[in-house]
Amino acid sequence: MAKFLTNRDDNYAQWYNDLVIKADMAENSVVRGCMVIKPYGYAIWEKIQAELDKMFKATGHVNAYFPLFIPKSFFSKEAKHVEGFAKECAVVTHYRLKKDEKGEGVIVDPEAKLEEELVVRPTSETIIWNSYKNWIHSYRDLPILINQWANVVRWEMRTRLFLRTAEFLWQEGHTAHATREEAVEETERMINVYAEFAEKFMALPVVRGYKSENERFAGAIDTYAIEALMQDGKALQAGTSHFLGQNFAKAFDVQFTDKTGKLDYVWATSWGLSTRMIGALIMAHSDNHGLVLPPKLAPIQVVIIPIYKNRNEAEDISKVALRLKDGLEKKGISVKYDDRDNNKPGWKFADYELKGVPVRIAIGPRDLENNTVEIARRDTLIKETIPQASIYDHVPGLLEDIQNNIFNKASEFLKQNTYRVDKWEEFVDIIENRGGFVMAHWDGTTETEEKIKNETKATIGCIPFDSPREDGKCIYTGKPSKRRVLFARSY
RNA sequence: CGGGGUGUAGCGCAGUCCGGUUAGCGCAUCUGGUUUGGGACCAGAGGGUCGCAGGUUCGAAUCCCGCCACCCCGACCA
Repeated sequence: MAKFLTNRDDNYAQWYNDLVIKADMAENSVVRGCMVIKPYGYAIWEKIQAELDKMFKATGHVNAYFPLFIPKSFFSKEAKHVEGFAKECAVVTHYRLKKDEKGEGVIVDPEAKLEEELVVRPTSETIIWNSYKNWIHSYRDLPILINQWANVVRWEMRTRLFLRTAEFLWQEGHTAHATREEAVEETERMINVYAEFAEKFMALPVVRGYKSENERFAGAIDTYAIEALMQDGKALQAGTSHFLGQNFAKAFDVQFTDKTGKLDYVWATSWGLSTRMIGALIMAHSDNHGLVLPPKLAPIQVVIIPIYKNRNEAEDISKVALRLKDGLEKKGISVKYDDRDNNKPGWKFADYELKGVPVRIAIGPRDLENNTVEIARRDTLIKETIPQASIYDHVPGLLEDIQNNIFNKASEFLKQNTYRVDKWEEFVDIIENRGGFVMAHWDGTTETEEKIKNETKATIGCIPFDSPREDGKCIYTGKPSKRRVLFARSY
């Protein structure tokens, strides 16, 4: 047991905070609400980027980059959008500093006030649609399928590393289409891309669904989301895809001539996934020993640790270790050989468990004698001794096995913690005492949703796509309902 | 923005109530040695504007006043 880590069952929130710091993924910056993503955490983000980017390209998207700064006036063009973001925008008002005549430091030069203030993007719909206006004239210019990798700023009051910070990294896709059907199809396609990514690469089972009107993106007609369940029973929204209708096209006057020569407004979507996913990754799989990373996103997939008594032994072991490393790398596996002499093997074992490295190989004098290695998997902590010659065949399968096992474990947890509930008392009991996803009937009104939220802190994560038509009564008001929705307390 | 808490070495803390030698401990760091199959040990060394700014006093980490920062819990959010 990692004694430097808060016990997960004693204090989940503290366990999470400890883990992020101790596994060396990120730290709080001197700038309030902002984080420093350290190399080990950033390496995970790079893996996420690489896989998602491939998936975006495979579905016909291209990358581009739009400015960090958005003229303030752009925000007032789409009424709902303004409402949604106004409260958390950082604003640039000046463009120059000067020496403080009275003191040592610098001050904002009052003479360098911007004519029009610039908003640091909380999301880029407005500035992108302002460009699209110039790019789109005819149906021949459509569709536009653009993604951008960027940072955004939302001035949050309470922040937590990866889960909610004032500045975060994400990708935002912004597409423009000739027809409503095509835009809806795109919205669906991308939520499916996110779901596939979550399940295949993050080993994170998700529920796909619609957001309630109340939880929708500001300015969207419809928002689709994937919801994941964390080990403490709370839900985490892991990615969203929005059907924006013609709202932004109208706000920015983006019209095109269709095949029949008629003018119409362009149909839009946007979709995003952020570094918050790293928080989900941590909270979904990790344990009291530390991180548990799915092999497909682990910066280091295999670590090799030598065990030796003296210099000669160390040299002999190094030869074997480096040979194994080389062989594994030729199979496309990322391997680290840790031959630092300032920590004992036991220390290293614990440290790589804390960092969630999927597979550990230890080589000592006994192994040298028998041509074996000790191989340990992070997910189950099971160790076995195998012949050196067999590791090239063994490790790829083992990594796959670990990836599947982590996913299956999370799936089982999701299944075990999803409840069908028809009585209000039971609803409250589960939300308050057990957590998890509660599938219950809802009368479809924002009013009821708000009341449930106020009484239990549970919100509608989503209305699952696969939630069947079913006559029932609203868990709260008893009014008729056609399908169950997913309730949970949420991050 | 409300409620609570904390600021002392890179990290974690003691000392503060009740002012008084040179501000201490653990971890980490550096040097030397012994070690190495689950977070090693011995010896030595370096490292501090005690959050900031005023005040009281012969004397302030300690008392008084003001400010700042951070953390936790609530209202808002990916």
